[in-house]
Amino acid sequence: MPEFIYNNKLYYNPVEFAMDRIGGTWKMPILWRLKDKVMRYSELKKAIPRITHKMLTSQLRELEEEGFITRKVYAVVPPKVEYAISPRGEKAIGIIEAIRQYGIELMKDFGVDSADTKAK
Amino acid sequence: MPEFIYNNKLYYNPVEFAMDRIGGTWKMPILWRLKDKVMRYSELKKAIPRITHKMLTSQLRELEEEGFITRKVYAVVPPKVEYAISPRGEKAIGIIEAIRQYGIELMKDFGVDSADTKAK
DNA sequence: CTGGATCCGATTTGATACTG
DNA sequence: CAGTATCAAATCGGATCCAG
Repeated sequence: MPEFIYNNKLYYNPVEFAMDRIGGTWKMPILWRLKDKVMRYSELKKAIPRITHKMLTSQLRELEEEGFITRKVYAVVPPKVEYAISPRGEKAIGIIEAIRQYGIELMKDFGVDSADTKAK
Repeated sequence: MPEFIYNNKLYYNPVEFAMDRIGGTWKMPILWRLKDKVMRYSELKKAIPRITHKMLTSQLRELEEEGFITRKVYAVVPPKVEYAISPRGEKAIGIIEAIRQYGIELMKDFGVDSADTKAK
């Protein structure tokens, strides 16, 4: 069993390390949306409607600090800030796609249908 | 963007659904250890030393309730309980392996080495 | 040996107000 | 438009005790 320290935190395996970088409720959805286009803060906010302002901001900060996305500020009024995926972020897209496929299979296995909500 | 309800919780995408099933700090490590062998509670506890009693039991319960593992109780004194991976759990092993590989790549990318701890 | 229950502190998240 | 700060609510996790 590997065991290592990163950023003052003790990790026990690579899975835990990876999930700490791109896991959580919002990071993968954010990266996924930046997959093939640059987006402004407000566009991301609209694209992920239920995320709160605080969570979107904090998750973007963390993704930026760890090099998965880049942040470009335009010196205009009102402010314009564009977020784009970085090479490191692009490497994450593959595993996100894999998890996504697994999730779809799992949903079938559980008999969950994405039409359920609309049906309500 | 798909959107559906499972177990009274609203999900926005398959990734979130999958991570709610097998995510968190301990579920993948548990499934991973049951990959190719049946294990007793105490064996799991030893194999994942830093997990607490409370977390191990609660995570085993959830994995069992959602069909990723099976639980077999022997009517003996003292009690003997064996946990084994189920077909649904076996399907999870593939994605865990993929995440593991990604995690290893990510660690290299970050310059993290599993020898760090031992070096200390 | 296995596991449930309780207490409690720590961490996370949401709502809201404020700023250039 | 984008972002920060603050407070409160909710969730999570660890330690501990009891039980068959």
